[in-house]
Amino acid sequence: MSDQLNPIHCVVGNLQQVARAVSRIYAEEMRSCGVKRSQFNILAFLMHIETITLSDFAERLFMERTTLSRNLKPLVKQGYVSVIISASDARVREISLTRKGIKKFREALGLWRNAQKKLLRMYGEENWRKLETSLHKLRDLVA
Amino acid sequence: MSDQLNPIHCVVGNLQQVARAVSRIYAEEMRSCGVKRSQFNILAFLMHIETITLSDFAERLFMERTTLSRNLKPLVKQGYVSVIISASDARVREISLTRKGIKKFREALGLWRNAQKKLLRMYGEENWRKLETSLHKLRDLVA
DNA sequence: ATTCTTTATGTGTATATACATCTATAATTA
DNA sequence: TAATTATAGATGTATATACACATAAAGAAT
Repeated sequence: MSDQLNPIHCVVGNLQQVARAVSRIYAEEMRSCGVKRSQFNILAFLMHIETITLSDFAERLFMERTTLSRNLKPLVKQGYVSVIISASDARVREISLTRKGIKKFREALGLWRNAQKKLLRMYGEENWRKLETSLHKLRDLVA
Repeated sequence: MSDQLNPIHCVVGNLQQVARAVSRIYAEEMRSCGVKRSQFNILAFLMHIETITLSDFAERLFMERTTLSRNLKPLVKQGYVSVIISASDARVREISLTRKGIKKFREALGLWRNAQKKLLRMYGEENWRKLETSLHKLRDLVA
């Protein structure tokens, strides 16, 4: 235990550090595309769902509600995402993809896949499969 | 391969998502402390080094130089870190901890350890050891 | 010595992150 | 129904992140 109580072994510190390092691969590939990797993530999620409320969406992304609210702004501004007041409850915001957003997602998908392929080739598909499983276990423990 | 080319398996997306989830544990524990977890990370690094240039420091953290430059600002403002122009080369900034910074680090260390212990208990020390090794492999591949 | 190039850093801009607090609306209760 | 409470979201503030571009200093080439 004692060794792992040295700050160099900080769980979140290591996660963020590796995320920063890996992030460059995706950013580089998607530079020309008009949506950033994290924005693409939002579009990708909305692709397989009709509509979702802001709070539910934030929960699924393990993201602060207010953070998501702000992250949606550039996507709404560019017309990729629509945020409308729910008909049944005026407090609720229904988030969904626009047609333009669907188109943009399909366009960005190829570039994202290039980056993902590059990483999978480097790290190995099976290694990533295992790592992803471990990450999800960790995530679900703290959630 | 094809399954892993679905955006839900995005390497960086998963890393960031889990980082957000885990981050709460540390933020909660360190709320009262005056330095944030990511700032603590900077102090912790500087604890075991006399002085380091901005560029070298950024590289070690796998962080953009300009990002680190800005992340240092609140620490300098609070008097925990000193940034001085190198005597031998006026372009270079030498980063080091102040006495106040060392004191603050020692103060924050206990709180950080509480969070780290909590996580290690939940996830298991051996599991984290393995996960950390996998993360470093991934990081070093893309670096 | 002057010009050119390289290197180290800072600034402008935009997005990502989250906590504290405020507002609006719905639901509950007196 | 009016007052209270609970819920969904927005806003203020602060930090984190990184790219494009600007600046300044050192080194190289003429």
